[in-house]
Amino acid sequence: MARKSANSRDEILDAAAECFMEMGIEAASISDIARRLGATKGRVYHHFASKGALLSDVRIHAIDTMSAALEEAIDFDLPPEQNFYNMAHRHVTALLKTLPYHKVDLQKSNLSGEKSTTPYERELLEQIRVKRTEYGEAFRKVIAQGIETGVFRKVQVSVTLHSVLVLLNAPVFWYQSRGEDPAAEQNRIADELATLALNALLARPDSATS
Amino acid sequence: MARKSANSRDEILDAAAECFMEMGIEAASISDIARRLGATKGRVYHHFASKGALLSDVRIHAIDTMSAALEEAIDFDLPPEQNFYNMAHRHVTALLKTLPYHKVDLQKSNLSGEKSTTPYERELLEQIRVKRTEYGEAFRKVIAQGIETGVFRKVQVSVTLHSVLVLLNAPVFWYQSRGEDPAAEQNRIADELATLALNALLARPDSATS
DNA sequence: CGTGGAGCATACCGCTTGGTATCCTGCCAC
DNA sequence: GTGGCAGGATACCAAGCGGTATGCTCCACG
Repeated sequence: MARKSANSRDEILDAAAECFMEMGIEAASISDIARRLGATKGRVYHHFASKGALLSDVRIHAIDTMSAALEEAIDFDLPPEQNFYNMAHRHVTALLKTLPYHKVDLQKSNLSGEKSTTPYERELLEQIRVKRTEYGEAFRKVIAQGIETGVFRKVQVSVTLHSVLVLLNAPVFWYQSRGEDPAAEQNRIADELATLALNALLARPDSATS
Repeated sequence: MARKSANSRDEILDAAAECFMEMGIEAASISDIARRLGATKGRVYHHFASKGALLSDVRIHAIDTMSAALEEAIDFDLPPEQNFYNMAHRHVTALLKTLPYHKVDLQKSNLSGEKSTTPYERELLEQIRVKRTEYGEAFRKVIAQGIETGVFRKVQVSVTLHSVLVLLNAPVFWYQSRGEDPAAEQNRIADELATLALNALLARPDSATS
C-alpha cells in the first residue's frame, strides 16, 4: 500500500504511523500495527525496543522529513517576506506529502505528563524536543529579520511564532485528499496558507499599531 | 480544587477533563478520574454510562461554553472587520478560561476511525459534529461578508475558515499560565491572536492578488 | 556440510482496563 | 419508624495490552 519499502523496518514505521493516526496512539496496539502488515508482534519487537521507541521513531522521521525539505527552501539573502513565503509554502507541501507521520507527531506533542520511561526513551524524547526547537528557530529568524527591516509588524515574537507554526500545520486537522490531482490541490493549499501566514505578519502601511 | 461544584456530576466532568488532558484520553482510566476525586469507579459509572459517554460530555461542555461566549460577542451590524476581531478575541479568552476541556476536545477531534460504539454514543458524537459545524458557520458568515464588502481578500473560504479556527485554537498547544496576572496575560494573547487572524484576512491596498 | 545468526512466528505471562453486579448508607416522604 | 431510592463503595470478571522467552526457517560463510 505504501511503498515497496527499502527495508522491512520502514514498512513497519509506515504502518505504525497510519495506525497511530487512525486509532489514536494509545488505542493502537502493537498487534494492530503488525496485523496491518500481515505479520505478528514478533516482527515489530524484533526491530523496535518498545512501543514508546517505535512512536518516537515515527515522530523523529516526521521532523527529519520536514527539516530536510525546509532546508532546501531557506535563503536568508532573499527579502524576509519572500523567504518566509517560500519556507511556509515548502513546509505545507512537505507536510501534506507525509501526513500520517505529522498527525501522529502533533497528536503527541501536547501531552506532557509521561509515566516511567526508560533512559533510552527519554533520550529519544529529548532528541525530538531539540529538533522541534531547531526547526522553529529558522522561522523565528525570518520573522525577527522581517521586523527589523520593517516589512513585518512589530509583534510578540514568541506568541506569533507558535501561532504561525500551528497555522501552517493546520492541514493536519482537516485535509483529506479529494482525489483529482493531489499535487495540484496540495500546491493550491500551500499557496493559500503561506499567503495567509505572510499577510498576518506584514505591516500595513495605513494603520498604526495602537 | 476546581470549584465547589453545583452537583457531583460537574465535579466528575472537571476531573475527567483534567485527567484526559494530562494523561491522554486513552491512557487516563476511569479509576484515575475517580482517584482525583478521592472516590471510586462506582461513582463515575453511576453518573455516566461509559467512558465514551463521559468523554463526549466533556467535549459537549467545551463547545457549549464557547458557543455561549461567542454569542455575546457577535454583532453582524458592525463592519465585518470589527465584528471579526471581537469574535476572535472572545473566542480566545473563552478558550483560555476552560483550557482543559478544549485540549481534550481538540485532541479527539482529528481521530475519525472509531470502533464499535453504542447507538447512544454515536448520537453524542453526531451532536458534537453538528455543534462544531454551527460554531464555524458564524465565522464563515463574517468572512464571507468581509469579502463581499471588499475589506477582506478574496480567499478560498473553506480552507481559510478551517485555518483561522485552528489559528485561534493554537493556545491549546502551548499556553501555560506564567503566574502574575492571568487575566491580563490572557487578554494580551487574545489581542495578539485576533489581530494576527484579522491581518491575515484583510485586503492589502497596494498588492493585487496574482 | 554445518553452524550461527538475522528475521520472523508462536506461546505465554502479569497486569490493567472498561464494565457489571452487588451491597451499604443516609435522607426524605408518609 | 419504615419503605424506597439516589449516591456511591466493593468485589469481581473477561478481554486486551505490552513485553518476553523460545522455537522455527533460511541464507551466508567457513
